Amino acid sequence: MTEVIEPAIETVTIDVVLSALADPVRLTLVRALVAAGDWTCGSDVLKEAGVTIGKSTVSHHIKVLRDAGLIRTRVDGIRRLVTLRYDDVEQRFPGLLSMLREHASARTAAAAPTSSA
Amino acid sequence: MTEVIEPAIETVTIDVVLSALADPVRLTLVRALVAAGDWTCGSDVLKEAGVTIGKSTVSHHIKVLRDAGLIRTRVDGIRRLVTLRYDDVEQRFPGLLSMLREHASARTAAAAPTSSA
DNA sequence: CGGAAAGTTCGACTCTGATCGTACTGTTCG
DNA sequence: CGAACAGTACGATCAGAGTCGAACTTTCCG
Repeated sequence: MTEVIEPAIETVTIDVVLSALADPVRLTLVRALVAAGDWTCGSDVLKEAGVTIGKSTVSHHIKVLRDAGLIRTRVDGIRRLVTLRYDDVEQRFPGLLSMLREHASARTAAAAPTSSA
Repeated sequence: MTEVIEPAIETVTIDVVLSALADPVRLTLVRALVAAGDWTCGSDVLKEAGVTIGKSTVSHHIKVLRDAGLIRTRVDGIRRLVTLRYDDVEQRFPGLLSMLREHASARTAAAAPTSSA
């Protein structure tokens, strides 16, 4: 098989999506995928983002995001690539991904110009 | 005092907002406030929604939502009323509240017409 | 004043969820 | 074939969040 099962976008509920995005690691991953916009290796993305967790934990988070209907997994030889289900998510939750893209992480990106005070 | 402190909307991060909305009780409350659109008693709203929890727990959830910048609390005599910070939230996270309004609860509203297939 | 009602605060309990380590599966390549 | 690598599956552990109950605060009214 070269594809991994994923839920139909109509069956995805906002409750599950919000729970999936409530975790800092998963939020970092989704944000990176929004920026990447193409098939990417989840482990590498997190590594580059400074998130150092075990590979079983990475697998767990990717599964949560996939079950939430946010990402898609493809088998590429020895590794697995992930990408956002951009059109699907945009169709069911318009503006959600734009929101994530525009609001850079509050934890990692401390260089945000919030110092207006 | 007749007002309760709340964070400036510019200081509100999407991380905190997502975490706040990830709880079913809080999501129910916010959805009810979106529907109400006016000052409402949080305890009553939850009671009507079929959520039966202790009053200290209600107080806790309201505090989380208030700290997340989503709701506002006003003292009205012996009780306290809450309302959505509609304009503020809409300004900082456009489309978020519309998203919550259009996607009825997956847990409580099982009568949603998802059977289009 | 004194009781009632609504909400907050605090401490304690519980339970979900994130994390890790190990074992296992599947793929590539020497 | 067999070693190495990427990822999954499973079980165990641990921290954090939701929940409750009791005590306290504040307000209203008899």
